[in-house]
Amino acid sequence: MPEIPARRKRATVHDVAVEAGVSRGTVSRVVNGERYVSDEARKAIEAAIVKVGYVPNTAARNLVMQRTQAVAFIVHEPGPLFVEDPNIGEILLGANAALSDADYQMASIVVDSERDTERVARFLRGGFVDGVVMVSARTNDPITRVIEQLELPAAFVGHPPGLTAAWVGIDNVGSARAVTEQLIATGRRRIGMIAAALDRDSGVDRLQGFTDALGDRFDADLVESVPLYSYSAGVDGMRALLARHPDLDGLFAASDAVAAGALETLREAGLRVPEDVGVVGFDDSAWATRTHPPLSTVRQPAAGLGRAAALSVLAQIRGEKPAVDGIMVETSVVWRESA
Amino acid sequence: MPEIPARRKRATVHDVAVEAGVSRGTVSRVVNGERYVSDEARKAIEAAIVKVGYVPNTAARNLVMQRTQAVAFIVHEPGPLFVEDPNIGEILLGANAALSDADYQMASIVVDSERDTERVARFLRGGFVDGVVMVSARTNDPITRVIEQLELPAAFVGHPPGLTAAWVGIDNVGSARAVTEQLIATGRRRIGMIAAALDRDSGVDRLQGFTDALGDRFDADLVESVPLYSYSAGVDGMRALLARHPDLDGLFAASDAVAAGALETLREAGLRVPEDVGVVGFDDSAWATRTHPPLSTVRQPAAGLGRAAALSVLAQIRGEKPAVDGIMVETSVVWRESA
DNA sequence: TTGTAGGCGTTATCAT
DNA sequence: ATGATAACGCCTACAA
Repeated sequence: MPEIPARRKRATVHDVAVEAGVSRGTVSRVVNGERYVSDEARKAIEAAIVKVGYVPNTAARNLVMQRTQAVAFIVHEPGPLFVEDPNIGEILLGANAALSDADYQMASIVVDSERDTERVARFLRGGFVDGVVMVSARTNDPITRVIEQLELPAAFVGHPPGLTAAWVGIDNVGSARAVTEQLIATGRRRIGMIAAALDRDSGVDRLQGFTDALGDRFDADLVESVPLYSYSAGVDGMRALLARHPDLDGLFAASDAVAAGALETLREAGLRVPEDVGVVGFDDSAWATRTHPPLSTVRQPAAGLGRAAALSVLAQIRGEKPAVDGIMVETSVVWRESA
Repeated sequence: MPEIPARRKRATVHDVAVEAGVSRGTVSRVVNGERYVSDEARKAIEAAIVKVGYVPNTAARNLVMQRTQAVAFIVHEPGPLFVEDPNIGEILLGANAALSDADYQMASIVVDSERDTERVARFLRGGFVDGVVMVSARTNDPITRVIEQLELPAAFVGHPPGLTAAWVGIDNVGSARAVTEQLIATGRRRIGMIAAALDRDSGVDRLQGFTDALGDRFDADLVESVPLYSYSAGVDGMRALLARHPDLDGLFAASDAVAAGALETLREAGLRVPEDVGVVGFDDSAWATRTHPPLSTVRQPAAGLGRAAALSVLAQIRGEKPAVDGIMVETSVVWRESA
């Protein structure tokens, strides 16, 4: 362990009190803007604060107040996906805005390794934050367990299976059904799906919606499953699907990134979109308007999700009971040229 | 102000000591893995810890230790850009990995409003973290000032003009020159540039490199300046440039996102790439391989930047003097089909 | 090897 | 309106 040098000593309430010729208690009152302080004292203290360069110490304050005025935003995703998925960024910004309005600081933490997991769990236990917004939780994750065990105010984005906790999400089943139905309505006969992330509720639900929409006509062989909601997974998935069913004329991709990859494969295969095959995606992410042709897809209000999650956490911090049924944020289908 | 309910009381060192029948000092030693503890005591204490559910309180520990074992990763970007720019994500992951290895927790903070700025400054002053990695700093930003004033260990990604602090970056001038020279070598005669973010060192330097490469042949009218490194800025910039110079046959876009936008405009204008106009970008971001045709560009090792910045902060925390000259991370030109 | 006790910087409860 | 003084939970000499 290398030596860690002492930081320059910082002024404390005590120093200010001495400088201003008052007691620490009075200084504390001024710092926290309380009433019952004479103008005289206030002026002297304010001058002293500037003179000695006083700034409150958060650790000390947190210790005595038993709260930090901070909320963690934890995202548990493999690195590459984190970078690629624009939804996460939007959710983060939405949450940040809501917390900021409430004068809470948001600290986002990305969990990228086993090691991270343990350390984050420690931090949470240590009272690093007053609450947490969790994105893409694993059910049996130490972090999730710590949250449960501590009864730490928390909201999950996406439904963590087998966990009773507050969560916000979209109706993946209904949305997937809706967009598939619209695809069917364009007259397609052999519609396939590239399902993704079946280890997550969202992945499973989107597949369910697809199945529902097709009803009797559902054919499991027209579904190809890929591990991630990524571009390259879309490329691979489409290849596999096309190999089995060259006569495919419709496709529901589990996300826009997947759809973009699929589009690339279709182009390579010499198939035209939407003439030969109609394609729909999911998310209405940045991908949707940049593919050729632009994607018909499900608009997912990512910022709204972040916001809703943050508000739920704040409510819990205030002592309100969380709505464990989950909060559903509305989606809509946007129709462009890919189908 | 609504009432904030008290959290359930948590076990302390004292509780453990009582349970185990030893003193608080001994408990503390066990918790911190020190030597000179009898096996007997250790066993009793470990059992007691489990029994009473003890977890150390970070605030208390931070207070007495005068350090937090945490480093902030601060990104100061307008929201939309933050979402769109894959480099930021990569830098973040690189920094996170390095900090994680050193057993430091990284807390990333996005500054998205005036309000955020003030609050973050407060947090930093309060000793929320031991150091900070700063991405895309503003020179006259309260946050930057706090860092200077506190002499907080910090590393900036990108060179903050007029600030003497540790920083890591790439040689924007040289890289831009290199890629422009390669473009010239393909035989283009009228090469334009969409310059972006000229309020930042990176933007200015890339323009400088372009100017250097062209030498006598440089023509300021062939440069169009746009505010941000974004797709839509690329669309607009290309339109303006094309309006002035329909006979353009080469383009250096200040970033891949800008290049992608430019490509779109060129397509609309019925111009072929690379036949009619050769295009090069900068960053080798996710854009580069997804455009049609894929972009020739400058590879910027974003994760390496994050890593280098984090290591610099850690070194400073250990008391080492920062290298204020800046650390340059190597770039390379990758040649694809757009030029 | 272990216990004792002082202090980290605030806030909060009392008197005054 | 203000000043003592006791927490808050932990670490760490120092003493034993």
